[in-house]
Amino acid sequence: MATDLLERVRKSLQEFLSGKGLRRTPQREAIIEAAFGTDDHFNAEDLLKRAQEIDRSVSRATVYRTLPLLVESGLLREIELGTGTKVYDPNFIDRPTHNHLICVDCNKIIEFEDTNMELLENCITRRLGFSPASKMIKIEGHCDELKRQGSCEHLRTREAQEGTRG
Amino acid sequence: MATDLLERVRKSLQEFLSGKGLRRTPQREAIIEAAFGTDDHFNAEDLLKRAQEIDRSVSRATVYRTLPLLVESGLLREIELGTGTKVYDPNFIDRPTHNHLICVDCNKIIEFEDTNMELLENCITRRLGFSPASKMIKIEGHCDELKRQGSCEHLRTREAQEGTRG
DNA sequence: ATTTCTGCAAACGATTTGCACAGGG
DNA sequence: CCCTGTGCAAATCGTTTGCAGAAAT
Repeated sequence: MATDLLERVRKSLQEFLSGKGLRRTPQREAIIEAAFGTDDHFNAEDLLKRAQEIDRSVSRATVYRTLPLLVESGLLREIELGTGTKVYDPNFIDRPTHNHLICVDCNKIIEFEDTNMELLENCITRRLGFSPASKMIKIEGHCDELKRQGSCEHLRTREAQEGTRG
Repeated sequence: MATDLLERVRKSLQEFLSGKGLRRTPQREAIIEAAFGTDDHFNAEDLLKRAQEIDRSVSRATVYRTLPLLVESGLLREIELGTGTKVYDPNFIDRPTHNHLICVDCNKIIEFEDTNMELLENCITRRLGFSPASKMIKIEGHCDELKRQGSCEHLRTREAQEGTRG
């Protein structure tokens, strides 16, 4: 499934690039492969690391220069999670209207869609004299899993990773 | 009305400060006066400028050190508008659950509340196994005023200000 | 008197940019 | 061949911090 997605992304990006007179390069290839290879959110540094695992020659500057292209092309979305760094979400290709529910305690992120909310937003927007363009909802809460059990899978995974990273 | 608000803020902040063993200083006074003197959103630099108009001695460092206190005390809220800098909203004291509707074209910001949306959010959150904590909704759209008339009041005000600032 | 606060300027971390060379079309 | 893309390192921008003196309580 991820491979299939990657194919669609490649095609779509290729159209975007050639439409703008821009070029396909191995570095950009590596970067999109890294960006759409998983459905995790990531920041520039994460992406650099992943892209370099695919192609050693990818530099930080190229990552920073490629990210805006991916956003402009509509393949990637910049989401505001309130962490210090810009975070990118590769999942808007499949679910263009999804929202984020975040656990304040373990930082688990759940993506969800809701038709009622879509509808309500549209109504509100029009009622206030606007034509809807895009919307973003971020809900913070406490996940039951953690509250009930004192720990949760996400938290453990996170802690394990922190240990690895140093 | 703004004066009344300012009084409430002072009192509330005073309680917060003394509760933490922190002190009331002229600089902090100037900063809260600047922060709650209007209902505009602002960033650190805006606030510095406004605070210095009240008390020349206010420094950038003090502004940056005071902002987190105001946020922690619940008087001020950091909102994510996707501009490069952190933006603060002084209007959550009066309307603790309000949301933002932003015009993509003129950057006008409309604050709104909606009980249905509140309710819906709560339902969704619980359904997904979370206890609600806080939420933030940002809707982007095109304002009719600008679309219909080719210009709008907000845009003109903005342009006038840009000219002033340099 | 004892802390907390302050301004200053240096440090910081994420992101951007100028440059000279590399390499796609 | 022309023009865009690249890596590198320096620059930038918002924000944070160490320090020595100032000032609340």
